[in-house]
Amino acid sequence: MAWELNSDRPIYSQILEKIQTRIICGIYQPGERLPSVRELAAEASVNPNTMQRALSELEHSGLIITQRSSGRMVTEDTQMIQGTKREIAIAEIKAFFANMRELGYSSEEILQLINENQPRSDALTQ
Amino acid sequence: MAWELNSDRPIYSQILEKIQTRIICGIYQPGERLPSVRELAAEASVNPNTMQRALSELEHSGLIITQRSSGRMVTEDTQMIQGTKREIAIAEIKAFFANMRELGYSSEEILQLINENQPRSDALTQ
DNA sequence: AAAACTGTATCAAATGATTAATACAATAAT
DNA sequence: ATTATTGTATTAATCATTTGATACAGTTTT
Repeated sequence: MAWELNSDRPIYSQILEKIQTRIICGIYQPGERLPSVRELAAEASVNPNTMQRALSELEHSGLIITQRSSGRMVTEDTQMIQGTKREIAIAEIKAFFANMRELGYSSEEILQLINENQPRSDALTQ
Repeated sequence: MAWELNSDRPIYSQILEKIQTRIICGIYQPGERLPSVRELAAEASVNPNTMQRALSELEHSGLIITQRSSGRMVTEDTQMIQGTKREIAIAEIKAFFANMRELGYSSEEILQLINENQPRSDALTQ
């Protein structure tokens, strides 16, 4: 359980991404209030300071808004959320193909490997 | 230039992967002697101790072999190299799809996004 | 034989991440 | 009004990573 945090990357950075993902995939809805720093820290089994750092860094992106002493809210700007979702997805795709090419695979080989290893994509052919 | 090392992950770990990739994609050929610790450290603009750590950890995988005071060689076991290549590729694919699903994309949507964002894969359809 | 080069080991110092223990001011709940 | 809860700030301690400066015992090279 907990939050599946690795030790091979700064924890605050992993937490940031987790929360970002929860917003993007709708676990935290637009306009909804986030759990408090202390609650989230407890949930993730992490020091409040670490959670605080993750949240305040995430705030720079505009996805969450802080009301000084009444808590944090998810932005109501659904366009921004969807935009961020797409940005991350595209970055993910580019990084994936870059990594695979660096390993020495051609585009065709990559697609073939996907076909062989992705259950539902068996309809794909080059 | 240099080796494009980030500060968001331990450097020795990034170096390890870089060298592994060079072996897998054939920049360092099977049986070929690797540059010395000090040479590699200089090339990566990194402390020799850090490079030493990366190399000795990489050695556990069996991809490189150390001859105590005459240097390091890439293994001649091409099957092992190809096997490692495929293992890494498959892990890469699984991680990619897991990340995309966590963002909220279905398999079909992922494939569509790939089509839209990967230059040479425009022949693909679901 | 001498010099240069191998991997390896060790010690100290600097830095960043993380935890821990508090504290404070502003708001919400009672 | 009082209490509890908010985000935030501060300070110290701990830990892993990284650098730096050496040193040593074997191989090659000359």
